[in-house]
Amino acid sequence: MAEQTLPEQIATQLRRDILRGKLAAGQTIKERDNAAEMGVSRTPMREAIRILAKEGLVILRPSRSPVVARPDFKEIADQVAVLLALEKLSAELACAHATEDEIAGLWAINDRMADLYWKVDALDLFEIDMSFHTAIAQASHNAALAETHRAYLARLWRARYLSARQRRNRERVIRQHSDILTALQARDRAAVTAAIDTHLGNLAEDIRPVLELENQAATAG
Amino acid sequence: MAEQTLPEQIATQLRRDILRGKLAAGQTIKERDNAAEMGVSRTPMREAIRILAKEGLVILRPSRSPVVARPDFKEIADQVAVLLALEKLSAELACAHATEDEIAGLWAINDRMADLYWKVDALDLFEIDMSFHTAIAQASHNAALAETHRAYLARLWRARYLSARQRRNRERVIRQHSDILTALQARDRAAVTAAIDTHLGNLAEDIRPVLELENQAATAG
DNA sequence: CAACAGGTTTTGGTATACCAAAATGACGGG
DNA sequence: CCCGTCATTTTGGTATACCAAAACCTGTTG
Repeated sequence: MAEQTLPEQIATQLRRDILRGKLAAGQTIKERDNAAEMGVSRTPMREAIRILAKEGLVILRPSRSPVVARPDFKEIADQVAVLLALEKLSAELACAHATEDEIAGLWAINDRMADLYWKVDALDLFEIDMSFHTAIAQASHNAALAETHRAYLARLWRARYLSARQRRNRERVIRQHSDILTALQARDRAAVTAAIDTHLGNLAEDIRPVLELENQAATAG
Repeated sequence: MAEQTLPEQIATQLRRDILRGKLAAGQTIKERDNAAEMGVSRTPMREAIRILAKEGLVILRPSRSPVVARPDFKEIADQVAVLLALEKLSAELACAHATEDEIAGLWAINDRMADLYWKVDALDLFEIDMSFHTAIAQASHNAALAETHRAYLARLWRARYLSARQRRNRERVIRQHSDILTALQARDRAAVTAAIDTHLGNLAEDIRPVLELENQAATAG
């Protein structure tokens, strides 16, 4: 069974709850209550909350209950800007260091995504998209970079999920991924950077309307 | 009195111990013993260790004592590469968003550093250098970027400290900082990026000899 | 009726006790 | 004399009990 540690399991569970909206933005997470509800004690629950705090999904306040983060658009846009820089660096390094196998793996992911686009749950599709970007970071052969990149993807998880749920424009996403891979395969740093710019440049704007809609509803309620 | 939380105080103490070499690389940190030694219980000690783990100063192993990290050169170089990208992005954004006050503040830090270069302890000087780079990240007005940049500076703390302790070449450091600020003040993104490239390009190579020396001694002993 | 004071309750922070897995060492057999 | 196995011990993981500060509610008073 699950071979990850208990705090990680709890964190995964909470993350999904937040993502799905079961835990609404702004809501407090009382460690006592939540621990009891999940049938664990406060210690691992506490650690799980710290993990999510590190990912930016919850906010820690001194001597107060942690709350589910409700990032505004600027915060998201800022994070996207960093993600963009990290992914461009990843791709540039991947141009130098990626093996042919790794590039083949990336094509496979993209094919799989094209295939399953309309067939699977939005969350599953989203996981595939995530694995595509993670694989690029991995191909940089820079562990620190891959790790930080992963952290940013996690941080932007909710926002990207909200955007991806719309699932418009299959062709655009697949083509943009293909463009990135073509440039990467040609080991063309300038082209790969440009392709990523195009792809993620959309991201912030894709996120904006759905995010603002949600925040509006939340503050009104 | 110290107004930070107990785990943070412990983390600060441990961090200094590691930095100063009181806790040698590769050494285990037994949470029970260390907690007793510092007169606190295991719970906050545990959390402190997680903080340092996040900073990369200690390595967590499942069901094993955490150990003080002993990064090899590639790890450091990889981290420097990310730091470089983050700092270039910071400077580019600072070109667009930094206030005149912030730029003036940066000049003040550089002046102060030039003034105190030979007068203060290596660790203090190092703190000043750190504040210079942190201030640039701050001037980007991108909170996520500043935070991640800070994390990388912390992660590279030990390596940079070992390098900075040599304290060679005051003129080079001060001039390179000045070059960065001049370009920033002119809001010249290309120039500022190039200046940072020059400055931090040295970093990895500066670190290499002292780091390899230390690792050699450790594995031999 | 409003505002403030005091007490009660809620909640995160810390200490400690218990448990299970892994390392270590001793003893016995080959 | 060496290797394997089993008991012991060490150590991190988890649960729980205790504490102090902050929030909240209530009752009284101006």
